[in-house]
Amino acid sequence: MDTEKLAKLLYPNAKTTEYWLEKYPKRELKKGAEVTRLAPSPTGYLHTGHAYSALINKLTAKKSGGIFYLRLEDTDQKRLIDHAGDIAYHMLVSYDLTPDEGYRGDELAQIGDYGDYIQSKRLGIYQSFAKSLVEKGKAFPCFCKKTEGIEDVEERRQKQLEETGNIEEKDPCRELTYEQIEEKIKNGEEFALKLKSNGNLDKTIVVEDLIKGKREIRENAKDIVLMKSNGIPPYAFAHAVDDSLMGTTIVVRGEEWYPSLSAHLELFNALGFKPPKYAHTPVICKLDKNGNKRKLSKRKDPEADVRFFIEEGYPKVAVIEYLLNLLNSDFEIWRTNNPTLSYKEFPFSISKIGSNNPMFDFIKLADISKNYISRLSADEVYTMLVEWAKRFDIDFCKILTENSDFSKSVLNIDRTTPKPRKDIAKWNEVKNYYDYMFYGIKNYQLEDVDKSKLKEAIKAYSVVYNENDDKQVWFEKIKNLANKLGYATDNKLYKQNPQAYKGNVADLCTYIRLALTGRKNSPDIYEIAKILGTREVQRRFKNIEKQ
RNA sequence: GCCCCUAUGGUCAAGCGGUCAAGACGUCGCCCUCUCACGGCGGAAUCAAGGGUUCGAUUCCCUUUAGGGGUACCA
Repeated sequence: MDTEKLAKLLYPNAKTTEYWLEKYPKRELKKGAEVTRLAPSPTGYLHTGHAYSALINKLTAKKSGGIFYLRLEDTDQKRLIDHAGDIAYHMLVSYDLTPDEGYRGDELAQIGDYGDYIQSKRLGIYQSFAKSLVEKGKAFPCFCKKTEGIEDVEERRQKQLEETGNIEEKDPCRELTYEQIEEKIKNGEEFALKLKSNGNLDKTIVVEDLIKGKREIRENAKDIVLMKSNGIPPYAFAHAVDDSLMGTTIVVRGEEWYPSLSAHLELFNALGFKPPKYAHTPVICKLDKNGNKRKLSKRKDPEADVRFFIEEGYPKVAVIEYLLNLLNSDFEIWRTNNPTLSYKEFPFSISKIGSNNPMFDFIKLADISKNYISRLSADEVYTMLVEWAKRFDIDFCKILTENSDFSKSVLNIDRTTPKPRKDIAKWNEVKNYYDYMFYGIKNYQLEDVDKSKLKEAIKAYSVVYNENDDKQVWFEKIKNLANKLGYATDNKLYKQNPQAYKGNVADLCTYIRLALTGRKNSPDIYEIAKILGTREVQRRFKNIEKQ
């Protein structure tokens, strides 16, 4: 068959590939610089897995002095959602994973010389390369309808699968003559363009995956679709064309793509492009109700959407560090040794990524987050907290900002010590944790508390309390009071003979804490009392009488 | 069905032919302590099963099992 003639028939208006190759010359980058990309399909949110990939991409690009760009893969018309690309971009920004190039939340705001970075805007490019493949005899039109007649693709494939158990597929439309094709085109029939695979399932090729290492995989033998009948390419073709033209050097993608790697490689080959390096990453999973591991799912798992972490108030760095910990497990050792450095300084490496699908662990996340927050200053905590509250808890935000000095001093309790407390893992816990500072005491945790002892102790203590006492004096007074009321001031003595006392100083402190906070658990009560001020302290002491 | 990937404690995991099988989270105990926490110390807990190869297998090979993924004109 005259393939050039066929190409003209199929794509009469397509530009030459040379045109595009000239328009998008090879990137001039220093040696070793890697170009990476995140290429989500805009479905209205950013998957936690995307953040995970974005982190790999960004760190890899940064480390090598390269570029990380964002491309929108909006080739599935059925799944298009308005402004989904904006959301994806802004989520990346909010996690400090901002791309250097590409789509930036708005069609007009793209930067970079290799655009358009939205696939639906690149149809002309795909046509040119599709045409070139037809010219080279490496692609053919297929007129089969997915939904009708004996040529029903699915049906045929199903049958073939049952009969031969093989995925090899020499498409019948390969045999169409030029005349037949011309006829169908004249009749206005739509066609899909397919790859004329010359692969052999019995042969293998060796590939080197950056994570999986050297592997032998079977050749592709499927005549995969290059252009859908609506004129839009599916993933594989868009991937091959775009990543070649845009100069991607490393493609980071989920492991679910690994089985189609041989098809993609054949495509690059047919196109005459050198394929990029690949890194097929593990997929973040979780344990479902039946005890089975499964991929994080948008529908079932709120944590599949990175917005979840923002709403809950996990600091973005904590989330990133958790992900980083999943990626390179030596990160946490590095973190303990370098408590003050940014995670960006960590010697990240793709090759250190394990190949197991990790299970998402909220407890570990909380631990990382608590540690992170404990390292922050009160001002930093205040700023982040307010930023969160502004969006998710307006009332609390008002209280915080109207009393900013007070708020900061509350947040500063036990923070400047060498071993700061680790009570807070996410911002939505703060209000509840410090409610007695911001809202007064709603109810007292008085189970297992001897109320008469409590009242006696507080009554006596209210007399001696003086807010001007320094901490030494403050505690001396408590000890004196303990002696006076019959509480032990020596823990060892108390333990030896508990019956001899009403309790020990610890109990006395618990009473004071209860009076001040309503709780048995709180940060340093000396500080709390100071911040509250004498009037409020005395008021709270008085309030105990009523309990 | 067929193909691919994976398999170390409850979780994340080091390990890459000879280790008393790191470390972290969680858990338990003790200590410190004005409670809780923080911190310190210690304990329990892992090589999926069965075959090979080898002087020697957690490590290499095979089988089984389990889990994940793919098998779309979805990505």
